[in-house]
Amino acid sequence: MDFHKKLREKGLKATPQRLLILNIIKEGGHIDIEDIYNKLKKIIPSISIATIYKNLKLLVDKGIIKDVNISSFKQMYEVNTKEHIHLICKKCRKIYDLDFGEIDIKNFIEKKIDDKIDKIEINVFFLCEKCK
Amino acid sequence: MDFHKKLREKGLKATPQRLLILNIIKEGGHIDIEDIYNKLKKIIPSISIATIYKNLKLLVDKGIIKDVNISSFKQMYEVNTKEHIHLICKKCRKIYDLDFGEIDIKNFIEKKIDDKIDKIEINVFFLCEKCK
DNA sequence: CTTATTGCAAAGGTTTTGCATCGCT
DNA sequence: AGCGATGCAAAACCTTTGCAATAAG
Repeated sequence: MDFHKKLREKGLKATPQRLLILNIIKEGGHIDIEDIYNKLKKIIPSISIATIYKNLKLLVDKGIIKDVNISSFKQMYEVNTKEHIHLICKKCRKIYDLDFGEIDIKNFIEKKIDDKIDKIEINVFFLCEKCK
Repeated sequence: MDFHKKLREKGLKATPQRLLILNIIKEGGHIDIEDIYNKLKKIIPSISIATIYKNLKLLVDKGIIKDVNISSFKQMYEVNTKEHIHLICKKCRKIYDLDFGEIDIKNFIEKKIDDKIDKIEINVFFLCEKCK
């Protein structure tokens, strides 16, 4: 995952702030603005929250990251990889990713609605093994 | 859909404000706070936005309404009926509901993850007939 | 060197809170 | 009559904006 290259391909400058934001999101898996800001402040204490807001919006627009919307959670971000399902434990609130490849759900729904799907968001709430 | 009864069953008072909020959400299908406020102001000009915030939170807690989270949309609300899929036209942004009954998707995913699902949110982005 | 990006501070918007009053049951 | 709900105004919180200074390419 060469973020520097990815940014340049989209015509964006690869600033330290941007690269750090991307790495923090990647490490966090699913992370919200506040957590990104707190982690970044430890590395660049002068970082401005405005820089983070601006970058998150820009990175979503350029398709480098995705925003994650799950009811009862704050807005979160994830690095844009393959489409996947979010499995959310209703008890510990940990979020697990499950690849679409493993389950051909997009295809399944396309057949059902007899139309082409552009994008699909699936959030499944369950009780994870640890919490059982 | 007797909202008065539903509220009393949950131990809530059936105030005019509350009943109107519920009816506005029902009519709107999927509606955000701002739109609820504007519609309500025409009926009760003295309505306070705080009342709406308090009620929406309460009604979600009590399971009378559901919050709808779709990326790039504002937080919206809908009356809690059956579980369903949201089909969202990427062009006109109209939201269509599709019953789970019609497509046995919950079952499909439960089999795939070999576990029981509590709740599932599915948002599908497509191009509706009118926009084609 | 040029132009995008950053950090700051202020503005703008949204949501919550506390409290006195009101009204459903 | 009692207690929950409302409306108000202030506070708290969150996000955006404009701009001068900075740094990436």
